[in-house]
Amino acid sequence: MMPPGSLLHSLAAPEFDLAVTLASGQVFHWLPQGSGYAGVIGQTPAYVEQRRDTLLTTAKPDLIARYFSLDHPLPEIYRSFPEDPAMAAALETCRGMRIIRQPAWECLATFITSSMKQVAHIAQISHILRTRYGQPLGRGGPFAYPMAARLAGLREEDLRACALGYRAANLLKTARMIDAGEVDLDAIRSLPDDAARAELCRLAGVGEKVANCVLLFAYERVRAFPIDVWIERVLRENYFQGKRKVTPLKLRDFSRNYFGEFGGYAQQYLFHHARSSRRKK
DNA sequence: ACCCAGGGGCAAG
DNA sequence: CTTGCCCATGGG
Repeated sequence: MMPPGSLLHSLAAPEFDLAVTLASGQVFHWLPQGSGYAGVIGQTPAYVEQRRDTLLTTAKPDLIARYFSLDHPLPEIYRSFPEDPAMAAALETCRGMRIIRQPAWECLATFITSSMKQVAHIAQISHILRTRYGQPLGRGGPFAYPMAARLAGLREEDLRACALGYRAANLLKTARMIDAGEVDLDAIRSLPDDAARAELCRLAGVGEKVANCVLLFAYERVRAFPIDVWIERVLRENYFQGKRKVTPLKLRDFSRNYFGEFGGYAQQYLFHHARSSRRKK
């Protein structure tokens, strides 16, 4: 797509690890290219490459800095983490990982299609949706994520043909609700966390886990703590060892109280550490 | 509060 | 070639 032979902008990116950030299961559409990665930010194709504390990119530096949340106070965030062995190990693995600021619809739709799916398959679904229904951003790609209005006009079988399975009905229903203005993704931005979560949960295929992912990855709610099977395992093994009757409610309450004001960051570090260390075995 | 359908790729056996 | 496992939700 974007040969890094031409002019590359550069920007300072201290306390940042591009590779870890892109591998942490927040986004699924960036591909290794040359010495960096090629992807799309909203409607903008981008190539990004890291050299120590500097990023080289084809996109505008401001766009890159915002997307990768280079303004988040990482040292302060680390100081807010509870001091325990699990957090220490996660920090060791993931230092420099940042929460990406994703476009709300793209994030919402992607996580609706992610339920009970492995990362590889989520990436595959996203790719099919982009190439088939997204706007081409250059000659022969890349592609933007398809807009809600575009998906709203499809039939369920069209989406099933993109390997969505039972998720097709949910994505279609949600796309139509968004397109009809039944739920306003922009208005959610100004709601408090709990109200925003409740509003997201009105959408088809959106429960507490997906809603928390969207709050964390698209609405800058860095306290939101999505609990999936990986994180549930991490919590049980590290903080509830030997205890019986650890209900989902107990896990939720614990995660809200224990991890503090940057709980979402703590979650993402624990999540990625658990995944990367178990995959090696 | 549990129980289970649902869809399909991928890794392990 | 099978089987088990996946960043869940929603309805019973």
